[in-house]
Amino acid sequence: MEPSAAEDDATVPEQDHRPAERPPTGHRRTEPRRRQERAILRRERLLEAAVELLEEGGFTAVTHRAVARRAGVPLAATSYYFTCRAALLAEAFTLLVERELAAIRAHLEAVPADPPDALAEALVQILNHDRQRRLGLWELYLQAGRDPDLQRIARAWTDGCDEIVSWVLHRSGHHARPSQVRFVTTVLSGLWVEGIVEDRLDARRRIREVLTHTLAALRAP
Amino acid sequence: MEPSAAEDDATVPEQDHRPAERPPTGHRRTEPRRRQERAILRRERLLEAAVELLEEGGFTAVTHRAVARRAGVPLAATSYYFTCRAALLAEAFTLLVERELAAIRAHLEAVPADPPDALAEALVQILNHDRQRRLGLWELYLQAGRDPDLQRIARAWTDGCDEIVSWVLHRSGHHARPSQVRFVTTVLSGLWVEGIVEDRLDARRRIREVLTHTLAALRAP
Amino acid sequence: MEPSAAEDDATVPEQDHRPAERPPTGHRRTEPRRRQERAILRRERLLEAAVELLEEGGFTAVTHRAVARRAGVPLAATSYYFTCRAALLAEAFTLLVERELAAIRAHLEAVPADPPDALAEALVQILNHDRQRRLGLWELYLQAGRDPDLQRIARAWTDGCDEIVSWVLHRSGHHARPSQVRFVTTVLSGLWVEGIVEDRLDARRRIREVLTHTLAALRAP
Amino acid sequence: MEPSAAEDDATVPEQDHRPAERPPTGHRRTEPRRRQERAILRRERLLEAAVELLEEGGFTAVTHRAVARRAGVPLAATSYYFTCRAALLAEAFTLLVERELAAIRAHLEAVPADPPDALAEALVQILNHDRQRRLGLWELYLQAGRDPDLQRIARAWTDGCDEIVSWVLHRSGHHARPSQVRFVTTVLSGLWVEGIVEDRLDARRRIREVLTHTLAALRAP
DNA sequence: GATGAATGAGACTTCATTCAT
DNA sequence: GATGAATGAAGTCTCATTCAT
Repeated sequence: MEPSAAEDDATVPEQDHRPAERPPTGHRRTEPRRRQERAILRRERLLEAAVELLEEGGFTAVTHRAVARRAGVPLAATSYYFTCRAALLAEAFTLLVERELAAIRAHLEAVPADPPDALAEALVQILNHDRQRRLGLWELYLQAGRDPDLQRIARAWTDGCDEIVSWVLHRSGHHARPSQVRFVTTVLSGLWVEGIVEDRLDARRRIREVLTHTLAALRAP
Repeated sequence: MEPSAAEDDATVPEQDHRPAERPPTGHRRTEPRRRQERAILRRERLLEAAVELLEEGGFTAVTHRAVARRAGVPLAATSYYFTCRAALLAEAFTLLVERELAAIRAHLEAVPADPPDALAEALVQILNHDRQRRLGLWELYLQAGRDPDLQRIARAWTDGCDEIVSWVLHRSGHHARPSQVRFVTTVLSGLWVEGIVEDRLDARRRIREVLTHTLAALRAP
Repeated sequence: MEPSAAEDDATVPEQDHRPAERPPTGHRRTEPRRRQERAILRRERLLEAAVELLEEGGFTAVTHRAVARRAGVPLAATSYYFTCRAALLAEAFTLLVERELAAIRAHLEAVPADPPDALAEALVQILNHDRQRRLGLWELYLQAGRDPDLQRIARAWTDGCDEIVSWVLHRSGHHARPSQVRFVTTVLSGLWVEGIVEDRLDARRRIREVLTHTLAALRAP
Repeated sequence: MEPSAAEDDATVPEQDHRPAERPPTGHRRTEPRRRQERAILRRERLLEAAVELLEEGGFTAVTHRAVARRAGVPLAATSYYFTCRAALLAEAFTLLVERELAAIRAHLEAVPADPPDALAEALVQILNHDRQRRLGLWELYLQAGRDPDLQRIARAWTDGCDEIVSWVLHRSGHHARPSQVRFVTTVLSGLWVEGIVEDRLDARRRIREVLTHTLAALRAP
């Protein structure tokens, strides 16, 4: 295969066809906006591709080449839209965190606050759902231990979790102090990372047990 | 190529010194052991180098080249002693887990069981100590999520932690059920990974708070 | 690394000479074609180098390094223009087959059809000419026995030979049935491979004898 | 896996056990012979392994490592029993040629001479049988084009074929002249190499057709 | 005699990034 | 603005062969 067959399919047509397709009104104004739109779209597509690859193959799978191919974009575009690989990863991490937090919030909003059992079940589902995505998220999270830029985002993740925990506890009538919120988030982190990595058969039971003890701690004086 | 100069420095001396060290009885029998010893030593040196690099630069820093250079050994030696990079990493992971568990055990054995405050302080120290090493350990731990070979070792890590937790609790008079042990280990995992990655200023206070809540849970009915 | 000096010698001149050659009309349009041309040229040079090496040293001599060095191109260029070594070899095989068939056709067209002796002499020359090139061709031909991609090309070679044989026979007044054409091609294959490999002193006589018997078979009822 | 696990299984026991197992008669004479026997056996085993690998994976698959592993022998033994890879291949070629010729002879001896159709069928079977082995044989045959040592053996192969052809023709009442024998052998070579490489569906029919024409040539004046 | 240890050379391939156009 | 071309650096791994024991 030629080195860049896939990329050509995606890009060359756009370039060559557009001048001819332009509406005869001759609005020059619309052209730049078009371009800008395309640029934004491309950026998003690249980011999306990076996230996908991260989830599928982990940190090392996110290469310029792979991202470009996945996004259907010429190789050099990755360097054009992102200053370097690290920047791309940082944005991907941000996106991943945002999505994850939103997904969790949405999941919990759909669950009634009253029966604690329903909450437990919801958490089990959250913690067990889509192992690949979590792997990617946690891989970047850990990478943040070596990279100050990522660390900022890692903290945003933890803070977001705190916020959600706080809201859930409040909704259930618990007037949780910050340290209690932190405690719960920490427990969840532990559960998460263990669950993702070890992939044990009795994962569900383990989660439930830990949650039971956690709630017991919250009720303690 | 480039490392050829360095490796000679490391190996030739051993070879040259030996004749002088040989006992005058002239037992030829001891000779084969020498070679074998040197080989074992080399293997260990390579492993050590891999562990160091892992701690310093993370997963991707453990390359054949880097390991060989660090160990003062020709490049091809890495492939001679370890069938592939993955095998090297797996052994490094095992070593890291063993050491870490041993270090924690040693640390805790030196702490009196009675005053819970002393225990808390010990944990703070364990969790805060040698951030680099932990980063390496947890990076491999997470990598186990994608690699079944590593997963086995990851579980050994968690199981080892369970064992230590169980012993500590028992020593303190807690008759902890397995699920409680698991709970504590999970909390510690959460603390660990958060602490390593986020590197917050108030880490010590956070750890103490979480431990307080954890102990409260254990005392709860 | 080492070839970096050589490749500059090969490429920089082209770049530097061009500005002088550019037509004074100053058409920017021509520029992109320049680059593309250079790329095509490079590809051809690489292929040419591969063919040469194949002829000289056989299958195993066609390495990325050797090809790059021979073509006066950086090592990575071989991977840029050909996805893998197999692809390079496949293209080299194709090229070799095409050239060989063309050369044979040209050779035979220059020979009068009438005196059968002239034809025999032409065949002797074809079969004896440029032993190295044939060695490369037949080595790849045989390799096709293990590689389906090459097999396609191997058949093209045989089919091309059939076609030529058919044309020659027709030109000489023989109305050869397909099975007869195949027979002749097979005989030629046998002659070829034997002649190339064994390199006997009486090669010429052997070829003539076999051809005599072959023609006898064609005249048989 | 450790670099030499397989080899140890095969060799260490032999070395260590023998002194204890030696019969008490104390015949020192038998020991050297034992050793020699073992050496011969090993040599054969290595050769056998080389032949197998050649058939399975072709020329490039015959590496010291692969041969040693296949033979269940320490890596260095390959260099100990054969001066170099080329020597090993040369012997393998010889062995392959001998076996092949013997197999063909055996096959043809079992076929009645009279009905020409039976002979044709036998040839079809010979030419179609065990494609892998033939590939290895012909690969070495072609390699002989570049290696004078192998060329000697290649000629032995052709001469052996001549001999067989001569015998078969004679048995069938044909009083074939040498040039006719050579013609037939050449045709067979062509058939062989084409058949092995191209692996076409109508191979059987093609072979039969070519044989028909070949026999026609022999009957011609 | 036999072999584990060792290694320089080199295999193929990928990568991030730059640059001229 | 976008991108094909380009490449130095480095990646993992295999190989034939030597040598000390």
